Order: sequence, then C-alpha cells, then structure tokens
Amino acid sequence: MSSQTRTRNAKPKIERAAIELFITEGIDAATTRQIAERAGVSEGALYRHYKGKEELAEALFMDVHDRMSRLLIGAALVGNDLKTRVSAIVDAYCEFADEDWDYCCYHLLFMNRFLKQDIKREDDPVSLTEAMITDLMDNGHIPPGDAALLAAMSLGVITQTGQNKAYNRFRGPLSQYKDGIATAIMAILTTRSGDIT
Amino acid sequence: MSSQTRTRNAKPKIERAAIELFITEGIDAATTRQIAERAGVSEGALYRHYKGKEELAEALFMDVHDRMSRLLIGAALVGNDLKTRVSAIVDAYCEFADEDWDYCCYHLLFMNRFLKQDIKREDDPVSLTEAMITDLMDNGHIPPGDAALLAAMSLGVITQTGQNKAYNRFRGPLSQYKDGIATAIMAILTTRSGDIT
DNA sequence: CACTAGTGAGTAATTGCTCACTTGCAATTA
DNA sequence: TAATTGCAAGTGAGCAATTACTCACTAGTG
Repeated sequence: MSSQTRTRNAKPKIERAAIELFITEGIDAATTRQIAERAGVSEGALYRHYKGKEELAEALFMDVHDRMSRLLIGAALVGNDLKTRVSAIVDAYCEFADEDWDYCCYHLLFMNRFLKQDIKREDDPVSLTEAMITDLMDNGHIPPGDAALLAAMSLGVITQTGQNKAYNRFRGPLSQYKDGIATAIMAILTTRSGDIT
Repeated sequence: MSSQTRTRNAKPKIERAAIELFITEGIDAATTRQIAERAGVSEGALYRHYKGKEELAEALFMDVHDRMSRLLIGAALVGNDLKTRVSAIVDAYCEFADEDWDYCCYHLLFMNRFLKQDIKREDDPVSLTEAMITDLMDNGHIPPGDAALLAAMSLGVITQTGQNKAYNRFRGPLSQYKDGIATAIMAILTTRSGDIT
C-alpha cells in the first residue's frame, strides 16, 4: 500500500455503512467485515471508535432515540393547545423521517432490541408524550383519561405509519400523511368511551 | 444413557423453548444448544422437525401470523357496523394475547424480521383490515378516506399497546385496555380532517 | 421386525476482535 | 520556513471461540 493514500474520516463512513447493513441484513447478521467493506475502510478501524459491533449498534440507536426526545421537547414548546402541539410533533417527526430515512428506519426496526432494558427513563419519548398528555388534561384541552394508554396509542399511530413505509407498503415521503396522522391522534385524544354510539 | 427413558414429543417442547428464548435473547443470539437444553431434548431432535433454526423461527412466526388473520376474518363476520366489528377484533386480539402471551409477544417483536419480504399478501392482517375499512366506507358506516393509512393507524393502536406490555410499561392482562383501544380506533375511523377545530 | 423419533459427539465454517505495524497531520523547535 | 517528532487514526493477517448442522447409532412403538 505504498502510494495509496490511506482513508480519512472512517467514523462517519462506518456509521453510515453500519446503519444500511443493519437495516437490510439485521444487526446480528451483518458482519464487521461487510461493514468495513461497504465503508471502504479496514475492519480494525471500527475498533478505534467503538468497543465492538454491539456498542456501535447501540450508540447509533441511542443517538437517534435522543434526537427523537429533543424533537418532542422542541415541539412541545411551540404552543400549549392540542392542535398546535400534535401538529408540531407530527410535522417534526415526518420531516426527520424524510430527511434521513435510514436513521429513522433503524430506530423503528430496532426499538424492541434496545428499549427492552432501557425502561422508564424520565426523558424517553413515551414518558415525554405521557407527561404532555397529562398536561393537556390538567389544562382542560382534552378530557381526562389514562395518559399512559393514550400516549402509547398516539405514538402507535405514528410509528405504525412509519413501519408501513419500512415494509414498502407506503411509497414516497412520510409527510404526505401528516394531516391524516395528526387528525387521527387528535381524534384519539379528544374521544372517550361514551362519545361514540 | 442405558436405563434412562428417551424423551417423547420433542416437537412441542422445542417450539415452546424456542419461543421463550427468542423473546428474551433474540432469534440470532439464542443458540440451538440453549433451545435443546431448555426443551430437555437433544440438539439433533430439532432437525427431525425443522430444516434449521431459521426455518423453526419462521414457521413459528407464520403460525401466529396466520392465526391473527383467521382471528380477523372471524371477527369481521360478527356484524357489519363499525362498533360491532371494531369491538370484536379488539376483544379477539386481547383474548389471544392474554391466553398465550409468549406467542403474541413473539409476533409483535419479530414482525419486521419476517414481514419485510412477505409484502402484500391478499390475506395478511394489514390487507384484511384495509379491505374491511373499504367495506365500511362503501356502506356509509364511516366517512370516505385513505383506507390503507387508516388501516395502518388502527393496527398501530393495537400493536403499540401490546409493545408497551412487552416492554413492561403495562402490567397485567391486555384486556383491561380493550375499551380504550376500541374507542381510539373508532375515533380514528370516524374523524376526518375538517372535524377538529 | 420395521420404522419413526431421539441422541450427542464431532466438524467445518464463520466471525468478532487483537495487535504489531504504518500513515500523515499538527504542534514544536531551530 | 523547514525539519523533527509525537500521536491519533487506519491497516489487515491471523487467532480463538462459537455454533449450526451432520451422521452413525439407538430406543421403543405398533
């Protein structure tokens, strides 16, 4: 390798390659050799930046997960009524998804792998949503109800739409569905057991 | 192993052990030795009934997946109006979940692994739900709208509630939430963009 | 007695990771 | 400015460990 220039900036290349392979092959099935090859980097380079494959996968996931949390917190500050908040959150999620689908998709596909341990932090997306819903109820914007359940269902509307895009059932940008998603979430939050005949 | 009686009915023992390990360890991380040990059976027994570990995992998944489809079809026959159908489906799902949580949980956790290839069969749960929603719209039970999106979101409400139980955010039987879930789905299906101020 | 179902030690292949070595940037010195 | 040098970053052959699967054999049922 005499006159060949050595690769630079291996870290971002590795991360991008890893995300792509993790999505298509699965985290366990993707080998460190594959990742290195796709990144155009040697296998050893991976270990300069991460302790191992598992740590790489987890770091990538937590990076996205924390971005989601910040996105939620940011959207919550926009206003305090129902429609403003819900629209802000849905818009922000869709924008993130369309801007970097691979990272968003990775987050959707491997939630259960990394979230099984990491239960009930104060600042994870589910807890944040739950707190926001409690707040909306306290301020009389929505009728009282089980905030935890409402949070789970509301997030389910968003994530399941994303999953359908991941399975190629939906084509094109996620934003095209943002009105439908926001409407559905508002419907969930405002409707209670007696309201439907 | 002279006077030791040889194990009988290895197949169901293997399946149960596999499901349990797949849930806790993940499909790739669970080894054939672990499965055999937990089942109280030799490793070779697995290969009398399945071509390999992957085929075992897929067969188990498809078994549950098809049960879900039959469950949906059965519930659809109960009535033809909104409330009857939605309640029937939610009740059936909750009952299945509470009766055999391991199988239901396995289905929830590994959907994306096995459903990525298996896109758009005529009789998979998502397509069936979509068809049912189209039918409800045609008969004037719910306002017109994007049936595919509404199907995805409605199923999201159910699956996400299940996922939350899988992550131990929710304790106890899933049935305790069935009214809340049914109400949310009806709200989604009956509400359209202009309905909320 | 035939044949299905179960056994488990052995094998071949994979794969995550290590380590001695190399590169070339950036700070230090002359 | 040019030479020196320290060090973070990159290399890749090779190792040690794991593990899915095979196969010759066997138990026991009908």
